[in-house]
Amino acid sequence: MNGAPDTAWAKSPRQRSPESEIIRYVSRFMELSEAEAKVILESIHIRTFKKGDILLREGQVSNLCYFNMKGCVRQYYLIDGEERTTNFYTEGQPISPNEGTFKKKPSKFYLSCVEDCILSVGTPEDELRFFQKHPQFEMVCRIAVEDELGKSQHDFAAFMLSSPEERYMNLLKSRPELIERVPQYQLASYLGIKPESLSRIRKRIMLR
Amino acid sequence: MNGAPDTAWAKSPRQRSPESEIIRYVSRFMELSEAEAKVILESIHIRTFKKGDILLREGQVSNLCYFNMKGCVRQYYLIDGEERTTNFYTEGQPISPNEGTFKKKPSKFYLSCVEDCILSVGTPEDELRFFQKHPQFEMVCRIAVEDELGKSQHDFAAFMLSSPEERYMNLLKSRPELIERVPQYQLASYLGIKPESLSRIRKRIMLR
DNA sequence: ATCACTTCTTAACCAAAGTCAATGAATCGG
DNA sequence: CCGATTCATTGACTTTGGTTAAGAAGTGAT
Repeated sequence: MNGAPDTAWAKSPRQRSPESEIIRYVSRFMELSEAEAKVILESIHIRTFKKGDILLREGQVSNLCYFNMKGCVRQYYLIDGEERTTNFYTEGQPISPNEGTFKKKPSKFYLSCVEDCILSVGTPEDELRFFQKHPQFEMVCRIAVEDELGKSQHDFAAFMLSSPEERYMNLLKSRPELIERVPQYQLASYLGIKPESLSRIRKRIMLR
Repeated sequence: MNGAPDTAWAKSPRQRSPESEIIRYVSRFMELSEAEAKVILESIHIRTFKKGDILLREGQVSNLCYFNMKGCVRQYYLIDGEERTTNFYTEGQPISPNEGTFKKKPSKFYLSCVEDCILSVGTPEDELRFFQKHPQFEMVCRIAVEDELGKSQHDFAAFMLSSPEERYMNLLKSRPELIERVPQYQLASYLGIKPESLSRIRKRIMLR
């Protein structure tokens, strides 16, 4: 990891600097001046986590917001003693521990680190202070959330509309690195099937 | 429909006045004064649609935003000539024709009215003007979108984590009126199954 | 190097949804 | 009121994933 800020946008996610991820993200929604980039990086709180660390447990009430700068965070539900994975958050993805209720409710799911992670962590107070000081970001944030909402709806539709085998093929296309980074039994549950079935699907595909 | 504004919050969705839906919605996120409620109702554009009207077609680029004040709108994809339903929007639900890309792209899905509808329709320009004139709503809107995002993620997880039969039971609990309002072959596709399978599931349930 | 543990694969059997086809039931237009 | 069309149900058969159980391959610790 070199010391100079990394602006080499062409690099793969694993090679980019953690800081550049958040700047890249905001830049998708607005022209960002050097000064503004600096403001953002000075405002965020960065924390590191170890593989296996749990960010959020079932039943816990949290109003934190995360942004993944490096590593991989898994979201899962514990149902009849079985972990059912519903999402993987990798570099450049925001993570919200809130499941839709405006009033904070106890979480129904877990968030845990699949790898060592570097995350930016924000409280509602951080957020409020930041928007009051830099009101131009309030709209950007709204638009970013709208974008996340659209993505979530897209992913939902893609899941509904495809078979487990198609879902595996789609994942292979859209996030090939994920398949390397994550154990297969977690992938299986993310695809909505059992590990045995994923094995069979992989075999079926190989034979063609 | 009586002339006076309807504030009877205990009424069922089908009985409430269309206007009250949007006020109810905003009130979930902030204390709303009489004056503010008036401002909102004066700012929105209301349009009526007939059963079968199509709000959005595949391939069409739209940047409109809808809010359902009365009726039922169905979202579906056309795959191999088959309509695959991914959502039903009823009274009190916002509808965004944008599938996650910040830059507007041609839609992959359709939006069509299952019933006669009364919708509020907003353009980005409407929105911008409204927020400039009434900046206190910018944050409310962001929070509302965050809430929608959470809901979408919740629904996604609920779908992933349950079998078709469980999904039908959940729907029966969470939106029983929908089952009356919508033809079964559309419900089936919304549950991710074929109409024949929904028939069998209903039969299975009856026999217990 | 060995043992324990986790992960992945394979196989046999079961349950549930898909497919195809036929028949009722309900709805709509004339 | 009738015929046409659409929608819902049922049955026979296929396909796919779940279940259970076993073993192989990889990983880590002592």
